[in-house]
Amino acid sequence: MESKEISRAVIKRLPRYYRYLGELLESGVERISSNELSDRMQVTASQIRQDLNNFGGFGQQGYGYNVKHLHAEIGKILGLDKMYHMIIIGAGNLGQALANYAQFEKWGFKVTGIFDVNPVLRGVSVRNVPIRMVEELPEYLKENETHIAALTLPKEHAREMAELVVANGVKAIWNFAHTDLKLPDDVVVESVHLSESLMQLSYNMSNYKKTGKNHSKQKKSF
Amino acid sequence: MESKEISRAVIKRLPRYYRYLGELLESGVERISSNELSDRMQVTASQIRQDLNNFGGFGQQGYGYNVKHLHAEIGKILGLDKMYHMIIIGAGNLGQALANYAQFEKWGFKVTGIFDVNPVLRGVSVRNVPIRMVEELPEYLKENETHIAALTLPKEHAREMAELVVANGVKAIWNFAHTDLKLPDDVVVESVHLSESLMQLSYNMSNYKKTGKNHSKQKKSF
DNA sequence: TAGATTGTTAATCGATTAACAATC
DNA sequence: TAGATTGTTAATCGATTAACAATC
Repeated sequence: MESKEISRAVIKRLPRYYRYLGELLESGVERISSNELSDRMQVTASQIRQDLNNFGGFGQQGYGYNVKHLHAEIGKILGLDKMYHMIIIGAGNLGQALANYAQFEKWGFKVTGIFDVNPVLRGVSVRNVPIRMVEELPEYLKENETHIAALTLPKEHAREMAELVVANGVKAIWNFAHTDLKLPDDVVVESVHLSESLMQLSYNMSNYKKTGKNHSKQKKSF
Repeated sequence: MESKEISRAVIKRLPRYYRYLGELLESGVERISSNELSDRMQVTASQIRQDLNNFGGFGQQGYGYNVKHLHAEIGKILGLDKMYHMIIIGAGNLGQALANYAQFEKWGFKVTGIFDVNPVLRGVSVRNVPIRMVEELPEYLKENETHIAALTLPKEHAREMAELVVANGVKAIWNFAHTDLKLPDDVVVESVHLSESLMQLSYNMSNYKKTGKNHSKQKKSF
């Protein structure tokens, strides 16, 4: 079961498959071929089949893929069939944006705590989760099983907070601070660097002007 | 000048180089070799040299790279030497988080307008930029040069708003909505899909448990 | 059965790493 | 000059695409 290494490139595409399949499911489509999906998603049919086969034969010759089944299977691969408890450290706009994003819970990520250093925020609630002070964090973590910590705070404090939650048993960090974290090998880290995304956009703007080639795009536009 | 195609993989790494060089600059380091940088960034020295050489010889044999010069050059490549006007459509927590992020201006991205549909927000200001109603958007765009539109609104309205701003001359979209946009070829699009990032994290959590291999990481931890 | 479409192997393409001559 | 380190070519590795036999 756990033999062949799955490449990171494949994993990066799974959430997008999941999203498209979810939409197909909602619009009542029952089955889809790699070719049809290829058209919609602007990736090759070959890649779709290759990607999916990393995890086993989800399709059926002559028929295609059952949308509902495939959607569920990809969900499982991504771990969306589990429920994770997530705390948010930094209750600024970004932290509150995450706390307010109801969809996360649908995918199995429940915001169970929000922390900040600003005493003005003490007791304020976001979607029924009260904002607590970071001093309470170690104790909180001892009493409440916590799987993920989202760091939505200035980069100056990111490292320290990461180390604190890791010292208290958290094994996954969703990092929004503008810095790279070095953490023990049993801690998984996923970073969202907004500034890097914006710089990418900026590069593509200049580059399109210079070359007339738009590298920000999937194959065709409309 | 515009001969050789630069691969997307290279471009994706540039903002990270830029960040590290900025930090070195701040801490007063004058020169750095690809080997030293390799150690800090956990990428191979070979890749660093290969990447930089796509844009011309920034280094000097026997010396290495001048930090200040290299930082400035990468900045230019990324278009950070220009000033762009950015509007934000959707003044929820995420939109306000972007509007409040002062650093963007340092890199040449100035928030010049914020728009929402909620009349309660009319006239509220974020960092001295008043929130306007989306009805005013077409007129606003006619009068105010706007380079980038950030879409921080529910996916149901993303497409419509994207088309509206594009119809009014905007050539770059920073998309935070949970959907793919299909726009004309002269419009560059950069998307930030937070849910996909979270699913990646989730995958890596399950995967580490199963295999003991942490694919979320650069080479070594600490 | 015949037609459709997958699963999978082989071919191609692209990106990374290694190695070393050029040169400061 | 000798030592260091780049720029660049060649080798390796990995990911994508093409092709087609297997099979529903």
